[in-house]
Amino acid sequence: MADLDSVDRQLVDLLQRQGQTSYSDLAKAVGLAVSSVTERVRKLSERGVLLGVHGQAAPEALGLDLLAFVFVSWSDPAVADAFLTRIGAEPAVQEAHHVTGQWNYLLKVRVTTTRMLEAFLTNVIKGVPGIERTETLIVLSSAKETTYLPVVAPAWYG
Amino acid sequence: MADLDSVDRQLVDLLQRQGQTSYSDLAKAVGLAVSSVTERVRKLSERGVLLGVHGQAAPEALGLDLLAFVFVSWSDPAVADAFLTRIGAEPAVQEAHHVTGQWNYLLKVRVTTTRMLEAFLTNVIKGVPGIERTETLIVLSSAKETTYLPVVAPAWYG
DNA sequence: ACTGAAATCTATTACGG
DNA sequence: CCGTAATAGATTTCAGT
Repeated sequence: MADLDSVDRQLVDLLQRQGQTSYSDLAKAVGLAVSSVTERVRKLSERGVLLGVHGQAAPEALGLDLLAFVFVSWSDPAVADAFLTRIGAEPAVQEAHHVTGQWNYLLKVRVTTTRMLEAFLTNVIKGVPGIERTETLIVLSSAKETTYLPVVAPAWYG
Repeated sequence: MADLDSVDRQLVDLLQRQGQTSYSDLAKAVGLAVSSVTERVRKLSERGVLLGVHGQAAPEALGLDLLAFVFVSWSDPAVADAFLTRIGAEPAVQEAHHVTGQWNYLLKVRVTTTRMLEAFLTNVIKGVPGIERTETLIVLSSAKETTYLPVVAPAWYG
């Protein structure tokens, strides 16, 4: 964990919210000169605190109306490599997490329709030899979906 | 679903990967004039295809070393409102999805430690009257984690 | 580390074609 | 959709504090 002072945290906060905020706006917000802010942001990137800036697109605008979480399991440990290579190359898979519990992996998957979800499960997941079980949860609605990371501790955690 | 031609899709693709790509670079990439690209990007924002641009921060750099998925259930339908208001205000909760299956909601939660996760479950989740059950899956590692949305159909989906 | 100012580059707007 | 031009604003660099 990098140690970040309060100015650094403010910058990370602001840039997470508005990735294209100008250096002059950042400077005003944190009360430093533009050149100081430039160097801090550069160092935050260098240190790996800031990883990049990304445009956010609307899934529905791209026809991606179906979000699903897919649990996947196998028993042969050799399956892991092939599985990760396969899903790593698959843009429909946004996330793949190794999780505790009865399943090996949890995937976050975006597709257009249930028909495409079926094709994903058949052609991609079951296309990996050794995959034994899957369980799919369909997302009916997303009340919250953000990539923002808190930069300060919450009130409920002393 | 907005209908996007191939240039629009290219722009959405590029901006998702590199949110601060200059208009002149975008213009080179898609083979149009800068002024054309400017207007296309403006329209994509207007139409709600592009929703914004966000800096991406490294969770570990902010001390957020623990990622968890928390399933939550209640039986009284009146609980939903209070629950969503509470977790909407909570930066530790990155996502909240209404899902099919035996649970009402699936949360994606980022905290620093197991102690903080315990505080979250005790003070935030169980602090909402009517919440009956929770189940927490700890993420051991994330093989993939992206917000990129595919702009073209995959090979396995004809 | 932060400052301020100069030089360079980029975004934006508007126009005629 | 193109190309240009003009303005304003942003980025980068650097000598100085």
